[in-house]
Amino acid sequence: MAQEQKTLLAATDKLKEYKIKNTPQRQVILSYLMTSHDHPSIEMIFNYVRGNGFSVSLATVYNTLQLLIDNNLIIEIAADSGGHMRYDYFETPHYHVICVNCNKIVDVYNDKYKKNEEDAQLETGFQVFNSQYEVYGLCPECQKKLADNKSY
Amino acid sequence: MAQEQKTLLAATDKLKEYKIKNTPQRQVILSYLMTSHDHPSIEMIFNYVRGNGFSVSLATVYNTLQLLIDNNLIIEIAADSGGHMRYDYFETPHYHVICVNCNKIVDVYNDKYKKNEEDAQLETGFQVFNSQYEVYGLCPECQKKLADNKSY
DNA sequence: TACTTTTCGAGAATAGTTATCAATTACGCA
DNA sequence: TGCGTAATTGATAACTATTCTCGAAAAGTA
Ligand SMILES: [Mn+2]
Ligand SMILES: [Mn+2]
Ligand SMILES: [Zn+2]
Ligand SMILES: [Zn+2]
Repeated sequence: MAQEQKTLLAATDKLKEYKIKNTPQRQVILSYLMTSHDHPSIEMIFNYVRGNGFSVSLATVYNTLQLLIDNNLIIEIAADSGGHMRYDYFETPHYHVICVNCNKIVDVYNDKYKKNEEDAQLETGFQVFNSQYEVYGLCPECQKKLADNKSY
Repeated sequence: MAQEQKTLLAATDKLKEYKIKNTPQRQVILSYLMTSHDHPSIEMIFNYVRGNGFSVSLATVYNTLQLLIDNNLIIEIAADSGGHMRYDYFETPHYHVICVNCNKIVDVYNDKYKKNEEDAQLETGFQVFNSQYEVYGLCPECQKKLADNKSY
C-alpha cells in the first residue's frame, strides 16, 4: 500500500479515536500535519489539499484547524514574522527554535520545559492543560549569510 | 514630582540608552509598558496614549511597538484567543500563564525555563537571542465559573 | 434507504495590519 | 542658539488574514 494511503488511514483512525466526524478534507489536513515536518501555514495546507486532488475552501481549512486545536491534536505557533500562524501535530512534546531572519522552525524533542507546568499550577492556582516553549535566534545558514553581507 | 512624570523620565532614559530617537509618543507608549502589569493590546495602548492627552495614530503605535521589539525592550505575546497580540516590557525574565477562557495573563517570575536556551543552541546550532514560555490553563475564577454552570 | 445533523464552499463581510506621503519634529553640528 | 537633514508622525487608503453566511452536499444512524 502506498505511503500516502497509510497516512490517510492513520488520520482516519485518529479522527475516530477523538470522535470527530470523518470527512475527506479532515483526513487530508490531519494526515498532512501528522507527517509533514515543516509546520505549515494555512496557505500551505490549503495548497496541499487542493494539490492532492481534493476540493477544499479556505473556510474549511480554518474550521478544521480550529477543531483540531480544540481537541488538543495540534498546536498553533505564532512563529512567522509575516504574521502567519503555523500549525503542528503535537503528539510528542517538543519545543521550537525559530529563526528570526528566515522563519525556519526547528523541533527539539526534549520535554524538560514541561516540568515548569507544575510550578505554574502551584504558583497561580490555574488548572494547567499544556504549555509551549519557543526559542528565538539565527539559524546557521542565516548566521553565515549575514556574516558574509557584513564583510563588504 | 508626580509618579506619571517619573515614569515618563524613566522611559526617556531608556530610549536614550538604546539610542532610539525620542518622541512624545514613544515616551508615553514605553512608560505605559514599563509600569502596567496588564500586557496591553494595541487598542489598549492606543487608548491609553490618547486618554493621557497625547496625539497618536494607530500606525505610530504599530511602528513604535515594532521598534521596541526589535530593540529587545518588549516582547509580543500571542495570548489572546481573539487573535490580538499583547505587549509586555521584558526587563526581568518571567513567563506567562494564560487563561484559555478569559485571556487573563499572569506573570510568573521564575527564569528556570531560560536554562533550555543553552540546550537549544547546542542542539540546533542557532545563535540564540531569547526565549518565551507560555502555560495554558483555566484561572481560578474561570474554574469556579465553569463548575457552577455545569451543576444545573 | 430515509432521515437528521453536520459540514462544505464560494463569496461577502469584517477587522487587524501595513503602506502612503505631505507636514512636522528631533537632533547633530556649525 | 539656529540650521539642515533625516526621521517620525498621522489621516486615510490599501491590503490581507480570518470569519460569516447560507444553500447544497455529505456523513452518520437505524
Ligand atoms: Mn514542531
Ligand atoms: Mn509579563
Ligand atoms: Zn534562518
Ligand atoms: Zn479565566
